Amino acid sequence: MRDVAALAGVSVKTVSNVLSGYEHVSEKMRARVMDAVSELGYEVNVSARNLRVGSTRVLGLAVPELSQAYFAELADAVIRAAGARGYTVLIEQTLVDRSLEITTVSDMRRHSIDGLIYSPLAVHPGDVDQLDVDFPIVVLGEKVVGTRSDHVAMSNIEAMKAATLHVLSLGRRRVAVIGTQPDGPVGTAASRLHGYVEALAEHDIAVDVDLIVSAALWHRENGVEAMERLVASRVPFDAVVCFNDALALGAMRALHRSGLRIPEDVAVVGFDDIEDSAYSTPSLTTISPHRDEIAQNAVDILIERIESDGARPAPRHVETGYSLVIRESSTGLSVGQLATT
Amino acid sequence: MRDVAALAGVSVKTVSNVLSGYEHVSEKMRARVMDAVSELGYEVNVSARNLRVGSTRVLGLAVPELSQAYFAELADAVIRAAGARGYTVLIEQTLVDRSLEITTVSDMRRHSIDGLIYSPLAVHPGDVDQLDVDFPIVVLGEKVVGTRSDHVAMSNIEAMKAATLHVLSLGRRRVAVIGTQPDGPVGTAASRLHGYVEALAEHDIAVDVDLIVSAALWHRENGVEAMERLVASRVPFDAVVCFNDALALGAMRALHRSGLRIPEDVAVVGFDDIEDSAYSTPSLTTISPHRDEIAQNAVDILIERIESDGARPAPRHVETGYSLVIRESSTGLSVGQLATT
DNA sequence: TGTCACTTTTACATCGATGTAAATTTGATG
DNA sequence: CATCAAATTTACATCGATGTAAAAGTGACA
Repeated sequence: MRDVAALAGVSVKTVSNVLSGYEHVSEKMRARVMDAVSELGYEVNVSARNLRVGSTRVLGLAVPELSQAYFAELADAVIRAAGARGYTVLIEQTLVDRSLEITTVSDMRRHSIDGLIYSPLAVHPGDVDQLDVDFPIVVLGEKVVGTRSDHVAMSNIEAMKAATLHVLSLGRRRVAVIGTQPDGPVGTAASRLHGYVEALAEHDIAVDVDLIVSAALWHRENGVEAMERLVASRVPFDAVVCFNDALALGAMRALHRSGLRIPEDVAVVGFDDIEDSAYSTPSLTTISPHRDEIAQNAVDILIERIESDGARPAPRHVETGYSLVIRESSTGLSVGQLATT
Repeated sequence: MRDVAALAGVSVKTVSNVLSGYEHVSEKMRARVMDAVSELGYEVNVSARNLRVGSTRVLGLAVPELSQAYFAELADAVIRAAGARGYTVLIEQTLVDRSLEITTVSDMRRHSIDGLIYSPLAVHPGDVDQLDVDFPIVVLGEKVVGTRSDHVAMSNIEAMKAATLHVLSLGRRRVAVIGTQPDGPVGTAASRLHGYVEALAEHDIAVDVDLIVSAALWHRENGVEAMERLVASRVPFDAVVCFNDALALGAMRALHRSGLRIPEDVAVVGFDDIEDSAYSTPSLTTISPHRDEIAQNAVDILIERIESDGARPAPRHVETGYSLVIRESSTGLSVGQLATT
């Protein structure tokens, strides 16, 4: 910047004023400075600016794994929303080391980010203190009890209830569910199970524990394995609702290999509406969380908190919408329904 | 840091020495400083350090869209590889605005990153100058002619040839191909087409232009649309090789809806080995680029160049491996082959 | 021409950490 | 106990930008 100032024959502060759009700068001065800037190919040193102004315009995003389609699509949406507000996004994967999810989150504060959007896989009660820091954080998904962080999520209970009611409305009565945590009800899995149970209750159907199948992780392979267990158990069932689409796609794979027809023998419903689900065979009925809405809200709230600068507004909790996307896996092949979304 | 120094009763430089692991610091001093650090909950200001040392330990990653599984999985691998070397990753999506891919890349230099890994969708000859900057960049995928950047890629020609030879070895003779660019042969698409042509030549089969189907983008919907066009054209074919898995999955979807059986009527082969492909029905035969190898090489080369600091080693070109993963879409359902990878 | 109000530019201090080189302490040795 | 080398610690300048406040420039009007 010194060089630019020298070339333009002005002080460095004037150059700074021109570049940061200060209003009281004469036209000829601005032109002269800009010429010098482009002649020297000068670009501001972001680190120095950050040091001086105290912010970096970088948001952190912590997700379990980008290779899971749901998180990849979420990251896509967050990057777009942040970009529209002039922020860039630094991504960290919390599951690079399974046991260190929370540590990773607090480590991120060391990076020069202004705030963090955190999509937890499973936050245990003891972890809450780690989260409750004096740093702007927006938590996505299941509300973490006890934190004062901002929070954006859909109602997992309602959405899962809607998914379950859908198969019940098709006349299915033996509805299995895949995705509970082997080590007890926590977080998202607990809420989704709750929704399932409520739906059954509404139809006066008793919960059959043999139809509740756990899955340690929510990857396709776990869906395959869970469905294989269910089929092997010989417990009769005519529908299955899965806690995410990956599980459902894996389950469909296993059903197919067992010779069971979808949806004739078993209706399948997923959760997340990842892109695959519209193109699988059969295409998958699922719950679509409004990802763009989630991302937009998270980014807006985070930036608002960052820029509120000192003022400490009360934590906000935003509930986003969802919709039930009905496809072939529950109602059968119907030409023309491919693009239903 | 000043406060920490005051509390510990030492100079700020001593604190700095302790924190940056300078070797000549006495044990009692180190302990005293660390106590003060934890008592005050002090954390270094990364911007200030960046300004002083001139680097940020952040790598940029520019990909078209994270919502495409291939790029999400690539990003995952890059983040892991970078993390292992103590770097974090800032991700930018080049297709947020289609026409501005290259601009986005040069914009990234404004962010405080030490280097950039760039996975271009399509670089046109005129864009080369923009890329040829005095800044560490590693380009992934098809080599961009004329740049002096480092470069990591598999041989698209060989890999596509292997994919095509595979269906030819199964006795198929009318092999269609999906994915050429409507506006002429460029980049990756050109190389893959080249591989296809070479394979046919090796079996003395003439290229039939009616079997070459274009796809503007390589998403599932384009695969559906391309296959619908091919089927509608009534040109006979008994196999199709697609330039990526998303196209192949879309094509399978369209085939299924046309009542054609896979692989009995049409064998399908993809390219990328995204996670879906192992779980689709039928599972998809595809080319697996060694993503971890690509990511590892890209990160290593980039960091090497960043840390070489002044010395300007000759551009490196690394060719990574690939493998043909044979699944049901070419050879039919075979129990126990699910995990073939 | 002088005064005032306003615009434009400048000089200087500062953000927080670290490199340099000099000052100080430590301890081994004659 | 004096001396010297090595180990520790310190003071100060510096990275590059921007906020502050004061100085210089401009033009309108009496």
